Amino acid sequence: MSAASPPTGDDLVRVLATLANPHRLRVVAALARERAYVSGLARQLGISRALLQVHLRKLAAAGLVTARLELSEDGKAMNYYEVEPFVLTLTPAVIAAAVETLTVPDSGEQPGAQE
Amino acid sequence: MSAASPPTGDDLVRVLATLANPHRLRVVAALARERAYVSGLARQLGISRALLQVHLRKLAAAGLVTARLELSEDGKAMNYYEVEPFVLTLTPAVIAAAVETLTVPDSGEQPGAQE
DNA sequence: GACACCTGCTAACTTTCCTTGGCATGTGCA
DNA sequence: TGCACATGCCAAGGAAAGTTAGCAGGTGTC
Repeated sequence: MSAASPPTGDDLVRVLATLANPHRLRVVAALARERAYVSGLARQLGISRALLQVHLRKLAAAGLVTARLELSEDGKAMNYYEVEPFVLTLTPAVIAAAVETLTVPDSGEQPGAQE
Repeated sequence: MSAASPPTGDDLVRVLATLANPHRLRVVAALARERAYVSGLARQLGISRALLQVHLRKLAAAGLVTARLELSEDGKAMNYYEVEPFVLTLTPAVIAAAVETLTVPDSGEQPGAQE
């Protein structure tokens, strides 16, 4: 979802939950400037690799960043992340539309479900 | 923040965290159609009043909805909620700008803080 | 008075998220 | 061989969020 495509309810919740975190916002901001590999980005942000990796995984799961494995000149495997050029506009109307496709947590999973 | 004013980092996190919840999205969607009072809205959404009240409070704290206490014809106190016409556009660039004003959780609170 | 409707609050439980530390893998270079 | 760099994973504790149940108050009507 890199454009202003109307998000489904579940996708919207996932993206919002992913973005609702200072560390992950910093990661997106850093990658918006230029792509980076895990260890370097961890140093740049001043957080541990393990922590960064968890956040990167969530961002990737939400489709906000993508990973690309490359080999550096000296033969080391570098996992470069870059941000996805998403555009998400949030208004009450957009939310009302997305809610139509919200999955009920427990019962079923039919896309056309509503009450 | 009812317009596309550049959000501060902390505000952005707060709004995103508030919106990242199915119940709260449903509340916003319902209030986008028409304003409602607590008990009626709870019935409409099929959730308990206590639960709805918690979510309404969070939405109000984030500035997404507002409350207005009124008296019905038969003299009962009704707390009507209505949605705030917010417009929030999310892109990597917007996030990068917001991150500049992110508060560090522990150390200080200076806006110009960096590492 | 009993009932139905409205409002709010708190305590307590459950679940999820965040974070750290350690361990394992691989590479190239002195 | 040992060090420095890269990658990943898993377990465990602490913190925060979500949810329920129960309590309190108010009004008007039968």
